[in-house]
Amino acid sequence: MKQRKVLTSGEIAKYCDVTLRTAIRWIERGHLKAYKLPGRGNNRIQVADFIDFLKENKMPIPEKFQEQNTRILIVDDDLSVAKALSRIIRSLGYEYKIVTDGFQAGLELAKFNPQLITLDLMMPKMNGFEVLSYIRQSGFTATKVLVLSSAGNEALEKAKTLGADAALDKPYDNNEIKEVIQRLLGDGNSD
Amino acid sequence: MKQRKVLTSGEIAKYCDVTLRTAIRWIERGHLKAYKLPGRGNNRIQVADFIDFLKENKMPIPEKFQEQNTRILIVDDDLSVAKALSRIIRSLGYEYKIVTDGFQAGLELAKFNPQLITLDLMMPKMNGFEVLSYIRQSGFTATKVLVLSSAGNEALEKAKTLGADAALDKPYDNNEIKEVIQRLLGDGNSD
DNA sequence: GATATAAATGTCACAAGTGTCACATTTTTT
DNA sequence: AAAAAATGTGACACTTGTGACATTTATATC
Repeated sequence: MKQRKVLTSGEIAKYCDVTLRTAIRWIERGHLKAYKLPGRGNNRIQVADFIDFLKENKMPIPEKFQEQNTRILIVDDDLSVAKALSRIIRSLGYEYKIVTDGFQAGLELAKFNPQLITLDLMMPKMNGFEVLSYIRQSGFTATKVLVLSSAGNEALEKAKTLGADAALDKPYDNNEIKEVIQRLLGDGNSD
Repeated sequence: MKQRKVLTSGEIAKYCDVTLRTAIRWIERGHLKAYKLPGRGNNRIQVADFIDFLKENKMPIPEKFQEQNTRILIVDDDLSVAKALSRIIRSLGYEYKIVTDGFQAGLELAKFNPQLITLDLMMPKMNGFEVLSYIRQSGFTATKVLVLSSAGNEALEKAKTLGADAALDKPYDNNEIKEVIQRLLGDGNSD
């Protein structure tokens, strides 16, 4: 399938179930960003701009433009713990990636662009709290963070104040973590 | 990547997400400057003319043709060392960013997308060798890596085998490092 | 709750730009 | 030198931009 990066005013009209005339008016009035072809000035809209427009107006986003699978990044220096968690995540049908150190975590946060990160607080070579703050400082505000730790309630509370969306004690209950993951990802959709 | 100076009408069509036929019509009508090959008159467009055309019509400019500052990422857990290095880099006119741990390094490698990374091998919470391998494994093949370390020649050699483009002893000579940086960045341009 | 007013959207027709197709020819690659 | 890929061209179908006007929707006012 040919995935184009640019849409015409007519396509916008169809996606929004509106007349061509109306789509053009949106562009004229600056609601929808577009540029004109040199010929007669036919409009072209970049997909990213279209999605911004849809979000701005809380309009439904057509499936074609829905972001891909839900992706979860598992950050844990203990590979066996990470793999156990990955089995749960796979059973929920989400895509995932495991990283075991800070560098990979940062790299994959940007490259893999997950909707959710599970973060172990107690790692020898990486400070979970710092990672948490960086994530929030770096503009990944939409990325949900689920903190997992055996460091006690105080640490979990601190994590929440630093921006964690949820925090669970280790060892965790499988059903409980499933619930939390689905809740966090669900919240992301309904905004 | 091969950076050509001249484009064909078909390439214009792809970049603008338009039919070949349309791109040719733009040329015919004088919107887009081009010249013809002697054969049957196949069109060739100079990149500069294409960019003028895009700007003229306020069309988005493909990333490939964006002029971006040269960016350097400084990875060193010792902020004072990093700042000293940043002064040198600034004097050379490059843009830079300083990170002091692995997580930030990974994040900025992907987000800042630097042409060059200066990497300290000896960091308490981060293994420079591992970072080096990850960079190469992660497909950042075009990113030059300059290793800085006081760990001795053996470590520097090891770094080179792991993919470092250059390695310098600490403390380094200011003029020497300037030379190396410019050499590494120069190589990248001349395809 | 009903009415008045303004703003947005739909409809229609026409002119002009763009897409599609087939084919000959040129460029590029092997 | 031969094969593969890309290009230019013409004819024709389809889409788009525009203006004018009818209709619907939202907001304010009584």
